[in-house]
Amino acid sequence: MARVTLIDVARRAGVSVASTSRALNGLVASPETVERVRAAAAELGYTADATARSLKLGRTQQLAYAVADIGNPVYVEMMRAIERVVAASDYRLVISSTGDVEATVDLVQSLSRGFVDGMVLAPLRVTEELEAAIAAAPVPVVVLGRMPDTVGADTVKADSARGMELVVRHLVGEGRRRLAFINGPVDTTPGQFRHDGFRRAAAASPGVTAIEITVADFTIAEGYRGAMELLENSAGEIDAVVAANDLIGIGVLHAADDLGLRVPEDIAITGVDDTELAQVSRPSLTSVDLGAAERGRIAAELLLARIAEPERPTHMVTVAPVLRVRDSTVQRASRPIRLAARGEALA
Amino acid sequence: MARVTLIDVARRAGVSVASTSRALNGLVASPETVERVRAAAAELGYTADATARSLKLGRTQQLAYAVADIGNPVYVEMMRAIERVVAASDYRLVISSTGDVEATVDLVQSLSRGFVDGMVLAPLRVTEELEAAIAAAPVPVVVLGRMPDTVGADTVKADSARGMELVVRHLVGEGRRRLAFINGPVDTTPGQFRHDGFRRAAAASPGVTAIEITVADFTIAEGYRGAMELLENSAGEIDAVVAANDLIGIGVLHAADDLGLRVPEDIAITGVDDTELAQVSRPSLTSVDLGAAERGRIAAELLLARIAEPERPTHMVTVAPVLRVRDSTVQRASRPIRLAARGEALA
DNA sequence: GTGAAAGCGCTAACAT
DNA sequence: ATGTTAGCGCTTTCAC
Repeated sequence: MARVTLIDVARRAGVSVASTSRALNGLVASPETVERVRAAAAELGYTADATARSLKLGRTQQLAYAVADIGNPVYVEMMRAIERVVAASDYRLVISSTGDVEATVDLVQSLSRGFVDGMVLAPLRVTEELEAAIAAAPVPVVVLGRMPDTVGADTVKADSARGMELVVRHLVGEGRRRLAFINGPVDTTPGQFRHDGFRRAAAASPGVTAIEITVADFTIAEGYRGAMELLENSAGEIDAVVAANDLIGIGVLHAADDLGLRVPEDIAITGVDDTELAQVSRPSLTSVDLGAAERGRIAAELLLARIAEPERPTHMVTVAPVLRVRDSTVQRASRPIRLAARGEALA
Repeated sequence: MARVTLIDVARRAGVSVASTSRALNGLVASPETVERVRAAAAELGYTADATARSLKLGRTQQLAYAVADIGNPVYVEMMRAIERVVAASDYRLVISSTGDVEATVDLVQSLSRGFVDGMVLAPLRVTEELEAAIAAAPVPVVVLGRMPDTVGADTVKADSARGMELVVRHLVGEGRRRLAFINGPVDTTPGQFRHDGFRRAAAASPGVTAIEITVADFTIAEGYRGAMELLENSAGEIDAVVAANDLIGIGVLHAADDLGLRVPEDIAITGVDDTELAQVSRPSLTSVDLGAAERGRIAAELLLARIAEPERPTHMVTVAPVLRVRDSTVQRASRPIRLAARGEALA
């Protein structure tokens, strides 16, 4: 664990530190020098000190992806998309789990300077402090979500309104008329926009009644809890549950099962985000793909572009949603065959 | 985005940089100086450059949690536990998604030096290169998993052997005799140890037959794929499926459902890791808790302890597993009542 | 209590 | 092609 510096390598190789640096970085140097420096570095087990290098260069060659809740698969999906873009550049990506808004503000303020050269930020809640911090950030921040123009950050948005509209229209097209919306906290960006989108879409559909309940979190457990409450009180009164995201949707699916409600016969259920969970759940969950991977990819590209050209005009991209219809809203033709098991023959 | 340095603040406050630094860091300084410096810093929107600070101090005040697949909920759970410990210290935590072994080796080699002051590493695969990199790392690395003594790293292990034994004994106790094990890649640490543990436990159980298949990944999709193959070919011949982790287990659950097999009547299913998914799936999944949160917590504490005292003896902690019995292996007394839906009365 | 100055490890002029 | 040297922004002796 003894620190071995460039000076040590230079001494060992019998050349100056400048030549050593050049040799190591592939700049002008005679093959012989390169060889000797390489050997010396290897023998000594030399690794360049990133701190010193960054200080000198004025950049860290690192990017951050800051996300409130990495436990939500949709953010993991975004992360993978970002990672793919970043891997193709010569930056490294670090992930930062921010938790609440205060922590996010903290992060934007402090991490930015000298920690990373740029950041893709997916905030759950946006406060004025956060906006101010982003506006004042010494390195570019690309925001996944809404941000006032005054902040001057590149943004990539999902079209939640259109997404909710797709969901509601699909349900109405399937003959559903009494909808219930289970939303996460409305003081979050997704909560707010999905709420607005649902309200508008429902209001625009003649003959449709809509109720909305809010749960504490965008999680399976909260979705389950909310659905149990909702369905126990008004099972006969609603014929579709629109969940604000897939996690809540999975919770609703389980609640329906526990209450003996058939999906989609008795009740249709939809999610948002089109995560893997929606594809693999039983029944599979109809969900609207808000383009998480696409948004992640674009955000990463915008970040790289801004770093390359700091004065370029601000971009604001919106990704269109796509509805993925699955078994939780539409009865499929065939159910799979039953297999013989434990020796008994089954129908 | 103009860079404002300590010198700017000093000039503005009308004191030396030394005094400015001291005032900002709460060292000796007259109240008056502190006041003026604070004001100047605020006016200028000064944030200390972490790079320069780190170079001078020789530490970054940052820790890394490097994990192969943050998409697996069990690693998220670990992350949260680590985060809790780190938050209580005055270090910051960054997460690094490593992907394959090569990337992990890269990370250990390069990130360590001047990027973070220490690292909790949860590698999926361990190669000699990785061991060498860890042994040579200039900052402490705590490994979640196995590591030869020669590497000299603190390690925190799960007791997979005992875990698999708990699972097998439970199944045997429930009258199951024909077990199938669906494992992930055996060249991974968890794959290898869960394989060994299962084999041993099955062999130690008289009258029990066991088969094993391997799927490409510890994922729901792969678990589903493997289970379909397995169950279609030998549904009548096995009465329990032991999945190498919860994700695979969930996949098996879905496959059983698609094949019309009743769980647990026709077939019992178990997982490993006791993630939230196991608790919320329908039926809920019996799973063995390998103590992920506990291991994360301990790893973080070991790291902090080693940073504080670099020469302390190497620690090697093993966390005991706990079996969580749920509906996928044991028929529960009551099924919930069916509710009236869509106006029809249901049984 | 305060300021001048050294120096963390590295890269990039600049001179040779 | 190579060496000398300044300096990135900060903290910390050291002298006052």
